[in-house]
Amino acid sequence: MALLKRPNGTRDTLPSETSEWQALEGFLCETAHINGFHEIRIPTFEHTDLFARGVGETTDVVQKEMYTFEIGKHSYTLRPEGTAGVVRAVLENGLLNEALPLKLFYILSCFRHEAVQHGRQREFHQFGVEMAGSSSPAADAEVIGLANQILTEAGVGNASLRINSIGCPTCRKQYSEALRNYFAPHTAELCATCHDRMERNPMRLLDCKEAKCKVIAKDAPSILEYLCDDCKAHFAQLKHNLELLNISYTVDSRIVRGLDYYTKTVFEFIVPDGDGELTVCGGGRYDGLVEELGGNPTPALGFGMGLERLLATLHDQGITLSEPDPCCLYIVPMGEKAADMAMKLTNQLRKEGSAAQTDVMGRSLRAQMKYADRIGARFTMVIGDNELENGEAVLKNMKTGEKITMKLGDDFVDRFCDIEIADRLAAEE
RNA sequence: GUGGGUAUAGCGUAGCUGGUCAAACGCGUCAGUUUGUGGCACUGAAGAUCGUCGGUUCGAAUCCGACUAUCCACCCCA
Repeated sequence: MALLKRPNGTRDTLPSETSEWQALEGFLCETAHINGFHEIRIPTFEHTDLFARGVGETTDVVQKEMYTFEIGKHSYTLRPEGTAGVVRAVLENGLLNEALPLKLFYILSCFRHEAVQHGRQREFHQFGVEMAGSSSPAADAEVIGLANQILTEAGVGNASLRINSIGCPTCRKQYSEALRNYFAPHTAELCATCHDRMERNPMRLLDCKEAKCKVIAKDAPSILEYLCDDCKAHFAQLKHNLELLNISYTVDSRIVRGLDYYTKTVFEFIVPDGDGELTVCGGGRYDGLVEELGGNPTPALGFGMGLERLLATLHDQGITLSEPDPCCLYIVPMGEKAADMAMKLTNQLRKEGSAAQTDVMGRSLRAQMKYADRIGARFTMVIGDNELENGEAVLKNMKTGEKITMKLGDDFVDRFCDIEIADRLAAEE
């Protein structure tokens, strides 16, 4: 029978990798908490309508990348991102009635059916935060500041922040009109996708990678010239706040973001990747989304951070977050009586929280020592007839080769734990 | 979705002008080098229908086609 393989674009996280994920997730939770964000967990799938309305009908994500399935009369979709579901949960559970601003974070997997390649999977993991209730640029700065803190403290030394404002519905409408007017004379030269963009979302015209379109887009008007007074002031204040926080940034008026719900501030953190660059974190303000999903008008903002991309970036820089914890004591029994003793001792050690192991393969002493070395056991101890008779055994430090004679009495476990802790401390220095 | 590259044991590779290839090498795994201490070395073993299906041929890992997977570019995004 042929081996079944995992679906394209998914990944197995192996035992050698999970400790790093655990470390990363722990670090993210802790940093979020320090910043006053609390975790929320939401379903893996939602009603399809939620994403159609929340993410936007015109987006690529909704139009061609969603995992949608029908059960009975209902249509469900695996979440392609976190924000829509979180906002839905906030409204459904009345969280906006609690002290504002509401500050939430999440770690979850997202699903998008798109072409798989480097830095892009069909199931991937995101850390994200959402903050609701504040329309102040101070909130924008706080959210961007959190992303910045995470990247910096994780050790990403080469991330750069780009910000832009895409205005509110009022100024965006005017800007879209201006763009259409600008591109209209060039319609014939534009690529097919851009014709589509003219209709649906003119701001994407700026983002086209076609050489021809790029040339035309180069001199297109900038959104920043079309911002209304309110949006202009908001953006100016955000820049001031970022400077206050000592966060360097560049303004990039071509940042558009692929999800329809953004208003005013949009931003992304970018890291070099081969010849190009990769967005490791993207987000912005979405003042219209809560109302769009049926709540009272409430300003909000957030970001999503791609965890696979973040880990890959760290690895590129030679950073490993955590190594798996090895076995601390491997007990080598010789003979049946010794095996009984080893099993009991191992069990006692484990009850005290010590990662002890012993033979379950019936191996020779030599083979057991090899195995202990292979799994990185820090100590080994041989128990045979002599030891059972004398009530003493030799504890061997596998790294230094140092040997300590230990009494096998009731307090063995306690004494071993002391030695193990001392060894661990010595290793750290 | 469009275009291109790749596809050989758990991993990394060699072989690819078709016939000593019922496939080799390194790492890893297992056993052993005389039942009392691992790393090194040595010996041996297990493990591959050469991605899948079909075609050309007396004969295909080797040539051709389709499919699938994977990588890259575009699109888009975390």
